[in-house]
Amino acid sequence: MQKLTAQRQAILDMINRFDKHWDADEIAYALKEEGISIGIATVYRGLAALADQGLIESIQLADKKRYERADKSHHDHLVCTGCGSIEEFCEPQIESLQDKVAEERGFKIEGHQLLLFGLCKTCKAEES
Amino acid sequence: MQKLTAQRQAILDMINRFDKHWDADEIAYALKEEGISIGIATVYRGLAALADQGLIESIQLADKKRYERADKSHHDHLVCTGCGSIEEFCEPQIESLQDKVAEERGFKIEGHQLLLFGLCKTCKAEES
DNA sequence: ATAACGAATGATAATCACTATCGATACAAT
DNA sequence: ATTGTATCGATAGTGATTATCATTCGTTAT
Repeated sequence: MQKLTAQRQAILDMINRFDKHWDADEIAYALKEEGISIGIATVYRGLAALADQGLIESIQLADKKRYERADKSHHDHLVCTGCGSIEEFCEPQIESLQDKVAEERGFKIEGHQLLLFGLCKTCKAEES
Repeated sequence: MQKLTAQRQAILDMINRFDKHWDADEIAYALKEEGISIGIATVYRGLAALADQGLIESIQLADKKRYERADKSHHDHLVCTGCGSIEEFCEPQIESLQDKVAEERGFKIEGHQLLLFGLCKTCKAEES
């Protein structure tokens, strides 16, 4: 049984306080800035436990896992290959098409991940 | 300028011969089985070069990159969390919805990846 | 209270996929 | 033949994540 310890509470608070996509190092650094020092292994375990309990959400990028608040409706992500920023979008029609595809094949969906890669508005404008 | 060397040709042949999703180690092992021994770094570089030239395609899973034939129409993937098998599907409507979302936000799409995780037909049946 | 048990912590070693380095080699153009 | 560019292969390095393990925390049973 998973416990919501002081360390995990601190991680959760940090993620809930800012609307961004955190990796483990960023969490550890941000906590240290506030005088809360947590071992990096504990940060990894804490993030996994919190995601397990549905208190935060995760997206798996190619190089690392990032975590965000869970108190939002489901959404997918636009990842800018220029500046690394991550935007969110919600498109229920895509979800229902996914369900349709899965059903046609007898596949039981447990989860999905849709990433759109490209240039965000700002980076697109900066292109010559 | 990229060259299609003997090593890269061997990798390409192997991928074209079987309809599956290969990782670098699998390629190296399969080639060794046929008496063709290639350094693992060369396999990684070869796969990257071939994908770069559009001769093969890649999908990025959480843990590793996998490569497949490129002589098929565009498709996305169903990844079975039970047996690790990978199915493919094609849903043009999802693609056009993605384009719509991107356009609405001034985002210039360079690529995308849609993974559906869950249980394939076989693994679903095996569940009690 | 306190003993006992399960879970978490934190420092650090280990793992794993992948990339960088570098001397050697292949091949094409001069 | 010489020069140049790209590749090769062995191996060291990288970076994110996980495993190990002795210690500590919290809770429950005595």
